[in-house]
Amino acid sequence: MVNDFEKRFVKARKEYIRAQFTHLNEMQQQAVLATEGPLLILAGAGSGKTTVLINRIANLLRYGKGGDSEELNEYADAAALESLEKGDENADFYAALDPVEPWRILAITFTNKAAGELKERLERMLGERANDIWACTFHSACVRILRRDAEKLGFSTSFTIYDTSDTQSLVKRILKDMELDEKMMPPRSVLAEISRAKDSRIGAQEYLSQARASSDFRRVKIGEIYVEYMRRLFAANAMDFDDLIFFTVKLLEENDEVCAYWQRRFRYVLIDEYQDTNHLQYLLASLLSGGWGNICVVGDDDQSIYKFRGATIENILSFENEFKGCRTIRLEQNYRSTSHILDAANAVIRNNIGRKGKELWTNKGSGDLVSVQVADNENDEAQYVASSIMANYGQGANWRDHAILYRMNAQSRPLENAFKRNGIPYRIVGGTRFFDRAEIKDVLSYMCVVATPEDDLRLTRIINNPPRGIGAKSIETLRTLALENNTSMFGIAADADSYAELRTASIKLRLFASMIEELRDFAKKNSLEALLDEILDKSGYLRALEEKDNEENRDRAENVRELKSSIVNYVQETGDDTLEGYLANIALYSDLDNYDREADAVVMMTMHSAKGLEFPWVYIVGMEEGIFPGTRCIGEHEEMEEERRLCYVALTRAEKHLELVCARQRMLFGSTTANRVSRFVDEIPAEHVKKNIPRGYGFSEKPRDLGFAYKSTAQSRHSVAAPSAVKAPAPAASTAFALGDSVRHKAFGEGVITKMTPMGGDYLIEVNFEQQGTKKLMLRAAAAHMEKV
DNA sequence: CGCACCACAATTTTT
DNA sequence: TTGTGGTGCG
Repeated sequence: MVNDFEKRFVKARKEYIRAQFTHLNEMQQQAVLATEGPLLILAGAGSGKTTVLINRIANLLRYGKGGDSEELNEYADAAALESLEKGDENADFYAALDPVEPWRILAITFTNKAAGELKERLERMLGERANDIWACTFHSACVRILRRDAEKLGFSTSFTIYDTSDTQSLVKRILKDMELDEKMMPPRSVLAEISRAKDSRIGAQEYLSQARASSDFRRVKIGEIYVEYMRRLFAANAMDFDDLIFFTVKLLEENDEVCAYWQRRFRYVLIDEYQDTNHLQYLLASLLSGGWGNICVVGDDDQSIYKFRGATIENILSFENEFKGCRTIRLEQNYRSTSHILDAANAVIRNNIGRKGKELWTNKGSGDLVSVQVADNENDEAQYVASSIMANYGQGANWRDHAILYRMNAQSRPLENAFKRNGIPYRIVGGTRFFDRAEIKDVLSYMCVVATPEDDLRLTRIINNPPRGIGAKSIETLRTLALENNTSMFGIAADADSYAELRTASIKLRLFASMIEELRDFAKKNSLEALLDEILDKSGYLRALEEKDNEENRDRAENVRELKSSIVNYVQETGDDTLEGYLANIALYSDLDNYDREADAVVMMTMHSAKGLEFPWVYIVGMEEGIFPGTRCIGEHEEMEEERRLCYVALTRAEKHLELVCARQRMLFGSTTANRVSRFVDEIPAEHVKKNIPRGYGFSEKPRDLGFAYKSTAQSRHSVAAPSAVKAPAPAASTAFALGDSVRHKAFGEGVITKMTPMGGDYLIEVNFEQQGTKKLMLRAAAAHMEKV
């Protein structure tokens, strides 16, 4: 039975600690202070969850469980109580109860970028100590755990990581060797099936036996591929993304002392974006937090948009059942958007059934209406967005305050063209990663082979690149021999003389093998940077690029140089100069990590990539049935709900202005379609919308016969912005503006036309602006925003 | 062996 | 529309 003093002390302590977080709202404070036991934070979009996470960690470091415990510490006497009640300079000391060492905190996020931001904000708030907090992704946490004990799983601690394109090629290779048709067994779906199996913790052998028992031919084949896939990965001392988690779980479950070590270590485990975790990640989380039982997850079921990748909303929905004594806190106040935008988003997501239910609110005021705009075609759409952004820029907005979101990467091209011809700086996030470019993959493959010569996949990529006279035939023979002798292709190549089948190629093979051996020696004694130079030189890769001098190869050489600065950068930032460290880092790197929010440029990306970001102006393009929602989701209830969540995510990116744009007619993948306006637009109540839709194009209305009206796109191409003077073909355009004209541009200010070059029925002009410097513009587009002075 | 040409298919993808 | 992979020729 606690006495009055104890009660009073605990109350004073809790109040004192709470008082340190009054800059947060009531719910946020609760989330920060509920440190002990399982906690589920349902955090709506823009509800300040990162702020909560950071303050929560700060609270843990400063006061430990002081704010959430009935226990007293050893100094709890009358003087301490008085100090707490007054809140004097000693109160901090008395309020602390088991303050946590930073290295006992594990904060898991989904992207490197989110992890980086978390670290940065923690460091700003807590200083040096923040560096010892493990703020990382699931995957990088697993790499760190596995680097210590991979040997217990039979891997070497210098294991490498296969990224998506590596695993694709590996499966393709296996399909070929097993004489299976890629049409019947698309590598993508095979990999998806393997991934699903791993998520359910079904190993290759087990999967195969199950498949055989079910006597489903397709599953048996996939099982055989799975077994072979794992065998080859293991032989190459490599893991794929799922393996990192799969094997970490295995390691922890099968090795009590290892498990105990990590469980003892991590007193507090925090997981962000919990709605995007899969089953395996849930298991890992519960294993790691199993020692102290302090697991805090933050998520939003309405923002779950990666179900197609195995994420399961179940993890959130059943969290309260899985973790007994769990507390749940909802963060529903939104600090990001004005209320028309927020109400629009709320209205759309309300159409989903099977969600926890949550209504965001704001006290920011109503702000602008959501604008809906219909363009004639995809080029008009792009030009409309470009014109609108230029108008904003002309009124003092920054380029970087604008984001354009679309459903798929293929939609970026017309936008890119429009931005180019209007001279608007832009950047595209997503698409092909820098590290996925062929030349980068080549050079990295050299590095991988130097690290692990047994890696047949990477070896195959480079053994005849640049050409060394080792042809497809020799490579096949190598592969067969390696299989027969139960060794790697490198092993055979190094010992090529011993095999009669290789007589013609043996010299070249041994030359290649000894080059790799020399590079391995070199790697042991030199820095990463030096190793890269040595590889480029000794392999002749760079020389081959330079010998055939064309634009493409110059680009490639440039990229290779960029790779070098990436290495220098990595070594500088992490202090790690090891080959395997760098290679792992690269595999876990995404294009989003490249996105620099400071650079003043309009940014375009898919709605998926936009998750977690926010912008004053957001344009969502392609708001059409068949695009968004996509054809594949129409009629599929579950998928439509995921699509709607994606829409919710997209809408809630906007802070002040939100524009939804669609086109009556769109050319995509080479063919033209006429789509109705997206149902999501119709789901927004009229009072939040400023519509500019001609009659006959609403989702609920029948599509109108387009007839000949929109056949001639050339006529209407620039009709949104261009005045009639420039609608005429090129010669007429030259009459409106001429070389040497002084002009005033809506966005760029005053300038002089310094150059005019005819180009495809239009003119490429160069204008020397007083403020912005020289810009290259297409005359037709520019004329709409320019006048002579 | 390397290159040129043609058919083919093509959501979304934090790791 | 673009990128990829397979085939056939020099």
